[in-house]
Amino acid sequence: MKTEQTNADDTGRTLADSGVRSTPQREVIFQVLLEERDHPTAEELFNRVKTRLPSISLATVYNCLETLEQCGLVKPVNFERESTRFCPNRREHAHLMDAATGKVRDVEVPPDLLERLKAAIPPGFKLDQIEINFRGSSAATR
Amino acid sequence: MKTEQTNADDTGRTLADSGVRSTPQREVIFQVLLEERDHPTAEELFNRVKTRLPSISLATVYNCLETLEQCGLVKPVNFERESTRFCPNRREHAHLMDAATGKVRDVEVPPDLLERLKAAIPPGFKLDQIEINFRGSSAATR
DNA sequence: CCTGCAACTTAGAATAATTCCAATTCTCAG
DNA sequence: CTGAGAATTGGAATTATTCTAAGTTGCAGG
Repeated sequence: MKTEQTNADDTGRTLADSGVRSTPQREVIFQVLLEERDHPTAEELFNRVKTRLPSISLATVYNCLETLEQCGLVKPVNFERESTRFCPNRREHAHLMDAATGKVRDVEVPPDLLERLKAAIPPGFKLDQIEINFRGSSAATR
Repeated sequence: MKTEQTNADDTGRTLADSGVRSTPQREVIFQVLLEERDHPTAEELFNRVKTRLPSISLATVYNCLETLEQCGLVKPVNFERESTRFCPNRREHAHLMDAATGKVRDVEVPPDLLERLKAAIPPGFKLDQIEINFRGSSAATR
């Protein structure tokens, strides 16, 4: 049972299937994103990737992320106006930011709930995307 | 049946109750927000408010919006990294951006759905806030 | 194998939204 | 009235992201 891509070896194929080149930069960025599932920002990703590709530039990180987004491999996550974070989890899910730590984690949402929610949009609209963001505080160290 | 504040005359009281002064700038901004429920950005609001308070500055608009936010009179609405929009609807609700026009509208969500959704956050977290954003295309002029 | 061209990467400049700052101006409690 | 704290203002500063122009890369076709 493997509904989600977690293997970087597949990345090349996925990129090719989307009609874009599979470059070292793109592969490493995606790899790094898969390795630490903590929803890093472009800047954080940049720092992590630099250890493997010392000459990479921040602009490339942004470029590659956009490409990966277009291929459907990566999803941007926005909380308020903070830097965009990036998530390689392709399943439809919500996000929770821990107000205390600022860390973001995935939250699974029951499919039937998602369906009902989608049904809430006014008639005459075709849903393109849904985004669900929670903010919460980890209820005490007690 | 009036569960929602739509009357600017109440603003002064609400502000005072929150321990902040009721200034012309704050009142006009809130008033303008109530008049046109199209989720304007700070800049748009600035332009509208200028017709009534010609000497107002953009910084004041930001300041006042923050104050109104703290009083719970206004909620910020963010889609991706676009400019923050502002919403005077205090009921818990979702937002829908029409991909074609860029316009944002409110979407009511059945309370039981909201409850179930809130129940999805992991144990040990106290929910502070939930944000639900749809993006959709008005399905054709046909 | 070579070549050429389009795709990709890069560094740094540019942009856009928002916040900061320091100097007035207001307001109201005493 | 008056003075102190609160609010407003204009402009500078900040920050995340995008743009630009120049250099590299890699692959399709010869």
